[in-house]
Amino acid sequence: MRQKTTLKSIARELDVSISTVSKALKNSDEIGKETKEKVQAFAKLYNYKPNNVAISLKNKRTKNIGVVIPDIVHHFFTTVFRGIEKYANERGYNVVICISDESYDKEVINLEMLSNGSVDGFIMSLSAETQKKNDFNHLKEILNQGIPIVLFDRVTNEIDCDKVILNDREIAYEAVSTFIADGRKRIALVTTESYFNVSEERAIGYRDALTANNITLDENLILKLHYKDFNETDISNFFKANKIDAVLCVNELFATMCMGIVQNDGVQIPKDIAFMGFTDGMLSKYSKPTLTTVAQHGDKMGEAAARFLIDRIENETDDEIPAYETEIIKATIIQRDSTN
Amino acid sequence: MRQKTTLKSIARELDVSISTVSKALKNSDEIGKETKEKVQAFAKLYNYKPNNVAISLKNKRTKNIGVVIPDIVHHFFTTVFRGIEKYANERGYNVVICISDESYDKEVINLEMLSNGSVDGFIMSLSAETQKKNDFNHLKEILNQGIPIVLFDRVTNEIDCDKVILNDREIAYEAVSTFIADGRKRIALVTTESYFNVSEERAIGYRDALTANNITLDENLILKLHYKDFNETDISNFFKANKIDAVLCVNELFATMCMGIVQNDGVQIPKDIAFMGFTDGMLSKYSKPTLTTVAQHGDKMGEAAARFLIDRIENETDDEIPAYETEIIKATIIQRDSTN
DNA sequence: TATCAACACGAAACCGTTTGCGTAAAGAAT
DNA sequence: ATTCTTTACGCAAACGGTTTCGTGTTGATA
Repeated sequence: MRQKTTLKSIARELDVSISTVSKALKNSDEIGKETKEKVQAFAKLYNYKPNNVAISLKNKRTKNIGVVIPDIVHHFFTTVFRGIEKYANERGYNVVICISDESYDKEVINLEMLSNGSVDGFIMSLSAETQKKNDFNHLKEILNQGIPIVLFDRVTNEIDCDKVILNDREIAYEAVSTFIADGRKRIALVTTESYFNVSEERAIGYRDALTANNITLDENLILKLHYKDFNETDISNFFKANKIDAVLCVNELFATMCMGIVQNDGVQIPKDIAFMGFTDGMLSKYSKPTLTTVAQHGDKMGEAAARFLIDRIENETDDEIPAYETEIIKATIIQRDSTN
Repeated sequence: MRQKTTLKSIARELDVSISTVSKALKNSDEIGKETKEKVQAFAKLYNYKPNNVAISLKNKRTKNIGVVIPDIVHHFFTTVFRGIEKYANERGYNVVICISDESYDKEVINLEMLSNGSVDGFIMSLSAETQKKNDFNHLKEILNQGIPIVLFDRVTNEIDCDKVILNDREIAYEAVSTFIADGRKRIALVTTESYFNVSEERAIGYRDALTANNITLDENLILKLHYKDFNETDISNFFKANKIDAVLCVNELFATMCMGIVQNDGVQIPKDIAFMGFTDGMLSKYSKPTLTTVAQHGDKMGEAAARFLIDRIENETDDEIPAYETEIIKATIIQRDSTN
């Protein structure tokens, strides 16, 4: 393998000092015209690129940001990531990504791996296990080391840092209100275990909307499913056991699955039951019928998170830390065929 | 913000030399028991972590690998990425990811950004534009600099490097043969523009299977769609204009979309027309009917690619380069309700 | 008592850059 | 002829580690 061209190798070949080469390449006017031209030509010829690792060491800045998310084969997280990557790149940052796989331990390991100077800060969404354990010491550790963190979507009040979230409660309220305006009254909620903060917020919006419209909450109309392991028979039974004319699901997977199951049981959508989901992904667009759903604008969330983080990285001073902010991204409902 | 603890700061506090601290933390037996304990305790107390950037500079190895893929909001690429990330992590590598967004220029920029010592090697799948332009000088540049590349899925013969691909041709052959065995004869192919090597391979498998079964190829039964912009009316017309009883689509999106369209036109699946797609993603599992599809085992591809790359990075010698290999991942057909 | 090995540690080079400062050479000013 | 400026460059420290080699101290041995 060929030797890398470095300042030193150029200096040796051209019989000048390393600093002269460095300055010449930066077009410093400390260096004579001829020398500059000579050096620049040589550098170009041998395709010199300043070693980024050395620069990072010198600057104590890597221009890398770490992203730790629970899952990557997941529409919402990929859209957020796309937003992060795009914005970060525009500002000259690279993105290192680690998947926690919904595991607390992996989340801890991931943070460990990158908090040794590999990245200048983190963007995270909490794993299911972390939310369940409600243990955030690993995040506190990082913050104590002076490394900034931005949380998005799956956040917690326990940690004081910049955050980007969706207006989950309001949009759920709006969704349920729409059902009611269409004359539907027996409105079900299909959600996950309540330790997911977003599900909980959506549930609150659901309850609030019912209350506001004088509909008594029927706990039987709330179905909690595990976020990945669920039983189709349970779902079928849920719909058979209760008179239901509208369903709000906290994600598009639940919605699509439920639609498939009730359709097999002869239910007409949206005539008999209307469905609405969260996450405007492939399933929503191509399910049958197509699904009315809440678009979370992941790209925007990602961009906002990256902006928060990079601003904070680049404004680091020895003075006090600027106050942390929370940006709320406004969701929108995309009307399709599963509602009228 | 608190000062980072470094070897130097520990040395200063404990009034020993930097090298003593370094050795003590590595449990070198050059250092006395008491000193070691003192240093280790101090380091633990102040949460010392060796600066990864400094180590990278010293070792001329970053333990980072760069992944450049065309898209991230994409089931197949995310599964591959998951495979890469998992395997790389097990071997102590971090993953920096760049999205080319199907653009040649971005692909070039991404490679530029990371080829300055930021990563030890690349795993890539070519962008649509790159495949169309058929220009791979940016890859050659990287290889010339002695940085290894592994290509997966969207590869090219122009570049000599390790590759991981699917047995596209054979599995397409098998898919079409299955149709024929079911008594179907008017078999359509819905594919992308032919500059995609994978689509081309699948098309060859399709043709070969027809030929092998004495079915004359009808070019009218081949529909080429742009990979992201397509017109539903065109698709509807295609199915109306031709008598078709089976369809092989090169991805699940095309398949799901076509199913939706023909169902709207009153076609029964799989009675009238059977459908098969590629990519065993969400759409396949939850479309109506569920889609028989070719599972590409992205995780396996990712793992294989990462293994190739890391082995090559860690075996770098001054001797000659070991011969490049191509690993072929075997696809499998997942039987669902869109075929009988 | 002189010699020597073992022990415990420090000095310094190195990885590749950047940058403040010192300085030799050359020309200008006195 | 002497002093002062420029000009054009080199030296060296610094970033945070690792590692080779050198060396002062100690106790044992001849």
